[in-house]
Amino acid sequence: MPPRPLTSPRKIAAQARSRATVDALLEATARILVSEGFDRASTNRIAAAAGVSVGSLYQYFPSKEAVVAAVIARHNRDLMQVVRDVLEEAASQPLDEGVRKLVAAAIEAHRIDPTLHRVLVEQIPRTGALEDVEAFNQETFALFRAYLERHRAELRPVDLDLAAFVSVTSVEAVTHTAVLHRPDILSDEAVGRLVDETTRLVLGYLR
Amino acid sequence: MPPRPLTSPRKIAAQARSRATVDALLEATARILVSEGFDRASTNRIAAAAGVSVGSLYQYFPSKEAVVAAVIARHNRDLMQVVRDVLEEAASQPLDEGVRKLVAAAIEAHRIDPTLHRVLVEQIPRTGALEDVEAFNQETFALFRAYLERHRAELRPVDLDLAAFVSVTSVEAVTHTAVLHRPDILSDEAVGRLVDETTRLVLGYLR
DNA sequence: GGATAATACGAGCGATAGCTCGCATCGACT
DNA sequence: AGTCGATGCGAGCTATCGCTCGTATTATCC
Repeated sequence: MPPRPLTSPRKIAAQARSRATVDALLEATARILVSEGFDRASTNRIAAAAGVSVGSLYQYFPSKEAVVAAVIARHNRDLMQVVRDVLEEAASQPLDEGVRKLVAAAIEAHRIDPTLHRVLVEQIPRTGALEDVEAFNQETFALFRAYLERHRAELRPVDLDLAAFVSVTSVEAVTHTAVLHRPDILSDEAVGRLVDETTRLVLGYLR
Repeated sequence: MPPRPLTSPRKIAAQARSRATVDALLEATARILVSEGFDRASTNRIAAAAGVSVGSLYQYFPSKEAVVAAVIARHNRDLMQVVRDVLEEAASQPLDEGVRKLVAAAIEAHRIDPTLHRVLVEQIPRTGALEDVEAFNQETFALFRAYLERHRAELRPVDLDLAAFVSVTSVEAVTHTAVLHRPDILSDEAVGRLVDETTRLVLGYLR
């Protein structure tokens, strides 16, 4: 197999018809990844599920990995938007309220499409999407660091970089793990306690 | 392909010769996973790298997944041993010292073979090893919960289950992420600060 | 040394994967 | 209506994969 491991689209969809094709492909890919798993998600199957031929798939994506990478990118965009919105809203609020909002948002973001999220997380390493995801993390990290900077007066003296790393990583992990492995914690009554605890974790650490 | 997704070994190695074969296979699998990745780690390649024939591989493992699962299991045993040792040692020590030891141990455990660790973590979902890993997490969780129970007097009133979940998940994530994505934080001078911060995170939360 | 069980071998089978390419159809513009 | 690029099609090529099985080699025991 000659080296063509590109991840970027082969061409951009110009007309409405082709945009619909690409959308159908991404939609179908997400569906199949969830219902069949990565290994059974062959390009032929994806194309068939999208009501499209393999040939068309390869008009817009240079490889199977590229298709999955596109799905991941779209999902990431959705998640990131949630984070950005909340951080903007929280920017002017005091530390305890802001952190609480953030924690709640993290859970909310993970709830967008948990099953897809799980599959995507598992398959990220196989696709060229690792850098994308890393960039996503970097942005979250930077946004939260900026938030901390703005509220420095309310913190104990800290290394902002390290504090942001520890905070973001912890919140991400707790919410992520809860959503993926502990649905019991996320029942409508229990989720409040999880938010309380995670907020306390971060606040107790920061001040 | 008829359904035979077993993960347990096909037969146990009786003679020294065959035990050597199995060892060579596991060793080679680890090497290839690290250097080539899961997709290029075909059974033929693994066998060749082990200086053994595919036929021999299938004498001891019913499938490729089973080989990888065995590598994961071995790695998990190593990690778990570290955790158990430290928790035993920490059991009788006060909270702040005990937690600190645990955090240090978590970093130490992740350092056993980071590159292999990373690949294995990435490939766990594809193998039948998910339950094994879940069991591993459950044990860590239970051990730490027991530790908390023993030191309940030093804690604020907490739901032990929830507190153990939040603590273990956070420490795991911070150390894991640091080892895999932030080698800068783990330089010999910086690692102390990471331990300090993570310890503070957990202690501030627990009391 | 001969018999038997354990272990090792590796050519090759069947299946499926990713992907190409020559051709058909559609749609925007004149 | 006619042109031509954009889009869509899908049979089928090549590569590789996981895995089997008949055979060869080695160890063990009498």
